[in-house]
Amino acid sequence: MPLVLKCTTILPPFAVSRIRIRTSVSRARHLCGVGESRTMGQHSLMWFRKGLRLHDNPALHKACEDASHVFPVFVLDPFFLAPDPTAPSPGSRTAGVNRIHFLLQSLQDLDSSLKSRGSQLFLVHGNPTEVIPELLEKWSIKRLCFEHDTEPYAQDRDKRIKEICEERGIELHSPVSHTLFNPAETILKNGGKPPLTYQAFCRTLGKPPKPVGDAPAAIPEPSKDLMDVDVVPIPSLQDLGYADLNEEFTPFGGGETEGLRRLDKMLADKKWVAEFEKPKGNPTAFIKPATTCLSPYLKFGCVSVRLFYARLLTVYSEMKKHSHPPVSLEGQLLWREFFYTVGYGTINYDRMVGNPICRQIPWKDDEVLLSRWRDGQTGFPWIDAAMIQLRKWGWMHHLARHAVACFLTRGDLFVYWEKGRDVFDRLLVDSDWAINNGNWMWLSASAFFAQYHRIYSPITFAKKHDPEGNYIKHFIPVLKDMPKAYIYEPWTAPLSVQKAANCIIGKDYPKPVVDHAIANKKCRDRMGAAFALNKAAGSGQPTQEQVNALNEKLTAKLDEDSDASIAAESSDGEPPPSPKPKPKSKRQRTLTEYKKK
DNA sequence: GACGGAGTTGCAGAT
DNA sequence: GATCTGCAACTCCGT
Repeated sequence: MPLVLKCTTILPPFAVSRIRIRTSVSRARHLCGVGESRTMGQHSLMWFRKGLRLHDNPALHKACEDASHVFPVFVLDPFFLAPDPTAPSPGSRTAGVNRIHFLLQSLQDLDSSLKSRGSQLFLVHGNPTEVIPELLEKWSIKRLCFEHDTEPYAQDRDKRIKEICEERGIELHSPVSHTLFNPAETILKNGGKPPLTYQAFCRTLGKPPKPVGDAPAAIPEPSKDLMDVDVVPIPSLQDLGYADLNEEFTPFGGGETEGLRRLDKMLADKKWVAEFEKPKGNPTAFIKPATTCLSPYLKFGCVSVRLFYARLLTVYSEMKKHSHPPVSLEGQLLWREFFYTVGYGTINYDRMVGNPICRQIPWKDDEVLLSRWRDGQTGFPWIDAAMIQLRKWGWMHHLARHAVACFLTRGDLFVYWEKGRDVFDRLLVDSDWAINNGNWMWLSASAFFAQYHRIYSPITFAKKHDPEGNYIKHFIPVLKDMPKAYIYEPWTAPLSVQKAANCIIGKDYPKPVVDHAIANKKCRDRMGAAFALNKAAGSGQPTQEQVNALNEKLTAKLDEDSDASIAAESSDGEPPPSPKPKPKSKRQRTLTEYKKK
């Protein structure tokens, strides 16, 4: 009887025809030395989720160990893939089409690699907690293998699967291979709490495990005896219910093969690798981006982080000198580990309320400001160009992410960081739950980072790297003829210049959504008040009522006088407690004294 | 507990 | 062009 895999959600039926599996048992047995006597042996199910690769895949190795038949499976989970027509851009509720496209390409590549080893990828759709148990039964699976996943959704899902395996006596293997280190072990080493500074985190680390090896030469094929099954071919975007895309499309091709090719190419430039320092990167470089661009491949596990790390250290060993963490390439991989660890060990990590490491700040819930930012309509060309690159490519440089995140939150618009996080989470091909949330907390000065006076200018920051404004002109063609003197501040151009450039500000391109100088001052005042409130709450956090009260107070005052300093006006009622002025540091005193002389 | 140094990636102006 | 300094000020951590 054919296996019928129920689709429990709104995923449309695939338009393509189903394919009856026909593979060569004998070829695979020959390749891996599996004899006829083992055909009734152990059946393993290798469940791919992330870790879409054959190299350095300990779960796959375990699935193949002593197995007569291995069933490689990927579940098209509607939670991630069902089209959401109400979303502000094409995609599902949680993922934009660029990321879905990358995933489909990665699955295609995985399937090809499996086929070259006498196997193939089984694609099923539905809720994994319903589909996987059904497959376990249908295929008489004795061993289930999948890579450990620390994200909350995966934790809940996997907990249910583990319970089912225990009930049915199915052997389960779930090794850690998406990260260099096991977050749970790092937290234990740190006394039961995740380290909250990078240095503290690095002190807990030993040597990371080495990759388990290359892809298996052959993989025991799925049992022929149980093959009366219809499977779904790898769908296209259209098959999943998404419209054709006319816009500039992501430059990233998904899959292990492409990821390893990019890794090879990047590591071949040893000088670049050895000298890499993240803060020195150029966020406006788009023809040849200033980073590795390997993040999407790490996010989906097309490239093993352990392989990356090991090969990186090999390059370092061949060079006379190289950069070091936190700014080096090695440092970048360790930042990834840091956020994974904190994300794993922090309750409510992905929100402000109820998150013990997150400052409680009275952000604005302003849908108009949010949509202007999200749609690249702020009137600040650098910010808008970056947001348009994000929408079109599904990627932007790390420092561009900093600039736009700072602009949305503590820099200019004072909108909830969670709103910006959601936009990034949908649109980034490399969106990663732990890293994305961590960086948004960082950039909004909600956690990890406290120097809220350091604000990225939406005008001067990118100008240092790209005075001609080529990045802006590429992503905002309406500004292509704007002279470079005005390209970062087109609203300052005389009308005659705007006319000559065929771009009237307010008509062809929006006026700035805020006056940066005024908005920036307001934001700093608000942050100062919020920090004081958090500090006054001591080791705990201010209650939501306190945050709301502060929010009302700040809003009322700012409405009264947009130019006034909140701190200076706080004479009525109870002013927020202001921190005591600190004495000057030794260096400052010395300089002051020197100048007096 | 006080103090000082350090902290992945600010800006503007001076040297 | 690269580097330093002041700006005004935060938290964490080691001493």
